[in-house]
Amino acid sequence: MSKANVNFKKIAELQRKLSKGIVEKPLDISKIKTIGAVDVSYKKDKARVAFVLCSFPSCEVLKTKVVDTSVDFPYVPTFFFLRETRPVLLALKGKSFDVLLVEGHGKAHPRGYGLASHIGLLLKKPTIGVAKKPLRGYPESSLIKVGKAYVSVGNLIDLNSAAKIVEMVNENGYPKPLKIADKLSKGAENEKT
DNA sequence: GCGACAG
DNA sequence: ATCTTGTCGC
Repeated sequence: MSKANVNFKKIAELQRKLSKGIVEKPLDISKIKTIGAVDVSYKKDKARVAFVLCSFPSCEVLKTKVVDTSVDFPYVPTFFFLRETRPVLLALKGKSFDVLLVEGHGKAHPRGYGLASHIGLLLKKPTIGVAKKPLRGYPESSLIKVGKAYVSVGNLIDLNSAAKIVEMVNENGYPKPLKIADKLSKGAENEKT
């Protein structure tokens, strides 16, 4: 896959279509026992993906995984999922969690379909989009700021539940699981289950 | 060159 | 995200 071979117009259409499949509903927080987080770091054309599983709401690290892979697509704003979906799924393979924090937006996207939503639809699991900056042109009321994090619905959750969960694992303005995943993706050497 | 949007 | 010196602010 290369940028030149992609019809962004078509991909944009696909995003609008897939966004209709996002299931937005309250998530029973009292039933959440584990929360996962994924983040990716880059070095030239190589990506290092980190997955972290934490207890909830205590937020103790239960498991971590770091995997290296290649990236085949450049970063294009609002088409971020084309770049990170494969690497992220690779790291999540075989893993389980009650809810997942994804570094990137969910519905807070011009076409209502960011990376967090895509991962959530593919895995059919509750996902929450968490980003450091908002994207221009996101739907009104699709975003809520928790500390320094911009939170939005990925899939199988609603904005209130998502915000509440992020608040519960907040650490100095950003969700702790993602901080750990970020650090691991940049530092750790390799896989560890 | 100008403007500039997730990572 | 990543590349990077010095500088500002708590």
